[in-house]
Amino acid sequence: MLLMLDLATYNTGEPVRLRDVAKRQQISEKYLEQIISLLNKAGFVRSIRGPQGGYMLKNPPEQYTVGMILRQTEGSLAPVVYDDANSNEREFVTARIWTQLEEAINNVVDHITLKDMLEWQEEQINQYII
Amino acid sequence: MLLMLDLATYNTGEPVRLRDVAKRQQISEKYLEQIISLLNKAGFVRSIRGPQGGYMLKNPPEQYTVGMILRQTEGSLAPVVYDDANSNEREFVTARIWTQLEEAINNVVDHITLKDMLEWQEEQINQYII
DNA sequence: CTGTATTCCTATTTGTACAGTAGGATAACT
DNA sequence: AGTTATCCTACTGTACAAATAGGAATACAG
Repeated sequence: MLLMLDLATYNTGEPVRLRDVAKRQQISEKYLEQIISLLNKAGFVRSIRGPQGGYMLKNPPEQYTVGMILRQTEGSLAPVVYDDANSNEREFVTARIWTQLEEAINNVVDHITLKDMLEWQEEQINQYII
Repeated sequence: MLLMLDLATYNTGEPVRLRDVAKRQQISEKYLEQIISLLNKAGFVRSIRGPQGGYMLKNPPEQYTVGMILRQTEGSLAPVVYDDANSNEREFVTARIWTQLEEAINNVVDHITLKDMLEWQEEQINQYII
């Protein structure tokens, strides 16, 4: 999440190196490699190898929802993965709760875009200027 | 959760033994002991020791929300525990997302009561009669 | 065409929260 | 007194995300 927000923040047309993201977000570069690999395979970013390489968002920030990103990087967003093989009388009632929760969660994350987050970041910075 | 639902289902005025709950819900009795201990300390159930002992709901099922129960048995319901000590510029934006998620989750679980779950259980049983 | 910077790939380790196990102490009913 | 159940606390197992590690592949720059 912080990775994509960082790419959105530095979305100037020039590729962004993971080393720089790692430094800014205080996350290990090696760990970022694994996250971005998922985002790359999902087609969310464009990668450029070699010197002056790095990553860029493929689309403008308003086209990425938090849900899209989290589903790639964290798998399903359900608090409990509902396993149909185990669907029996006993779990029917709890399954209904998990479904409602999943809907509520998706409803939140699918309505927040990277652009929203950029704006929040702006607000926060303005706070300090006062 | 299944434990409280079981107590609600067999809420006849007679105490319910953990051994029976364990058999019905296919959960180890020893594990149930630890869960019910939390619910007991929270004042949700009444315990009766010795032969013919067991547990009973202290209040009628409509007075227990899923949220109340889960908060006792699973701690905070937030997907990420927001640590004020780590609250810095970097995490401000993500914290805002977690807050929205937490609100959405609470809104779901605080509006489902054990009574609702009992009714769902009924519906499910009726399904098979047709 | 060679050196270097960067992404790319895969295997391993670590941390941690939840689930489950274990053994015995305490209380109360018959 | 003996049995049945709760009560208490410590330990073990497990699954998953977070993090680490080492090196292969690619492409730019000189």
